[in-house]
Amino acid sequence: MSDARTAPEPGDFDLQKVLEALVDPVRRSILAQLDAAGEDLRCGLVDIPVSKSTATHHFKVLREAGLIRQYYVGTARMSGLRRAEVEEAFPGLLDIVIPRHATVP
Amino acid sequence: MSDARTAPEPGDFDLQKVLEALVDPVRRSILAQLDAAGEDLRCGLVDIPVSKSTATHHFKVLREAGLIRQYYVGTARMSGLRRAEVEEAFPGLLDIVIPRHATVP
DNA sequence: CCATAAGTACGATCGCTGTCAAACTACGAA
DNA sequence: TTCGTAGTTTGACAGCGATCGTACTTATGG
Repeated sequence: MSDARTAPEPGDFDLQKVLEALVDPVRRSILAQLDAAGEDLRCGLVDIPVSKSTATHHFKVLREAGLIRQYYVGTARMSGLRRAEVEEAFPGLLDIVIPRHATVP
Repeated sequence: MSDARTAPEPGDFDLQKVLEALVDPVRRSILAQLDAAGEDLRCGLVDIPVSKSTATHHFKVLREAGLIRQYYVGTARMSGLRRAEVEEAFPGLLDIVIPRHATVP
């Protein structure tokens, strides 16, 4: 289920998995960056202080929780926030969990 | 800080601590039961499948995250959901995280 | 005053998860 | 074809957190 190349099926969110995904600050940072970008990003363009393999792990957790979608473009792995789907399943959650107004001067 | 007998200071919620508190199903169950009760409960009246010492631990985590208040009445330790404060800090979060339509037996 | 009840504190255990390095695969360019 | 880039897989390891039993504290009731 939820193969590396497929986006997760919409609608079947598991609250437990979602919370487990959100509890890690690195993963919330990924979500925040995807959100701020406004478009899908290559993994490599997301700035997180961990190794490549750890990054792969975090993206996998987010994908399996249904929070992001992923697909390949050549050798690049694109990731995008599933904002609408998440918002529908858990209204308000993203606003709580993602630091958006953090206008760092 | 946040002594065993005092309720946590209002307003200073730490998102990380809140999420860590919410990620455990036992703790979400506690919140759900406090919410359903509509009034403060003795620890002993909250039904969770763990030992007394583990229960104490869970209540402590919830209190330090600011999600519940606790105080003594004789030897009984009363706990109550800080619904208003949590709702103000994280609008919608409790509705997402607490199974309310689930008629918990 | 003593016994019981309600929680707390303290170690100890144990599984899970975040982490990394190294080896591997897949694609694109030269 | 060969090389380099992008990401995955696979093990291994370390630390954290959920759990428990036992001992302790404190208040209520007889």
